[in-house]
Amino acid sequence: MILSERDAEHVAETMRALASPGRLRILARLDESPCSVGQLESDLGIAQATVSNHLRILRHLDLVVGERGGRTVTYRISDGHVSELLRQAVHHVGHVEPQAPAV
Amino acid sequence: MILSERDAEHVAETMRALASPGRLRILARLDESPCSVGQLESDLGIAQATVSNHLRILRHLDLVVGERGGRTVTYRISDGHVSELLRQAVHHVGHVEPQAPAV
DNA sequence: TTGCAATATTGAAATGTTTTGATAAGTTTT
DNA sequence: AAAACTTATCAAAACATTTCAATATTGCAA
Repeated sequence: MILSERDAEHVAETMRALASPGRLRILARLDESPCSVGQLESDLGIAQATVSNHLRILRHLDLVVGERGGRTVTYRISDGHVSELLRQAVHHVGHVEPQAPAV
Repeated sequence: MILSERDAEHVAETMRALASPGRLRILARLDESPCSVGQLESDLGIAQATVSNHLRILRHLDLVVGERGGRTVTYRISDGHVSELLRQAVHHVGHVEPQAPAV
């Protein structure tokens, strides 16, 4: 597979979204179940503005989608493909306690 | 999947290696076939120091391995798992001309 | 050992990212 | 319409990355 400079930049842009601990944690949390910005804030202990900025980046790359319902906005992973990529990224590093540890 | 701050940092570190156009192009080139630093320099049109620095980062994350033979060092992708990850990253972005276009 | 070739490291400028307080904007309730 | 709540945007400080010229190191050859 040959990768032009232009294509490489495109791929790198998406990979950059996975290159931040905060965003990875947001994606992992959303992969469990969709939730609001406030929920992410309290679940992950990240400041609201930070969560919102991360979500903007993820949104622009179509990694998550948000839907407003009343005052809150519920975010979710945009499709199974993203879950796959996340799962493989985590799995690649390994030693990350994939499931429950053996009793 | 719950991701601790510590684990997330670990995964992000590896993803950061894929978040650079230069490194992606190096990985894609090496995925075709192993080659020397100089070969990468001329194939990709990236300065020697830059290639070498990228390789150091990839090496430290065990994404590539280099073996010295005489004056040159031949680098290659460390294992199939890395190829997988690369392939999926590129594929995720799509529209990147996965194979030969239909005649 | 002198010289030449290939790779690694260093240092520094340019650029990009992350984080959060402050504040704006959109929604519901009263 | 005002107050209360939730999310988005802005601005700026702190920090990290990228790139490459210059230089050091390593290996081979003469």
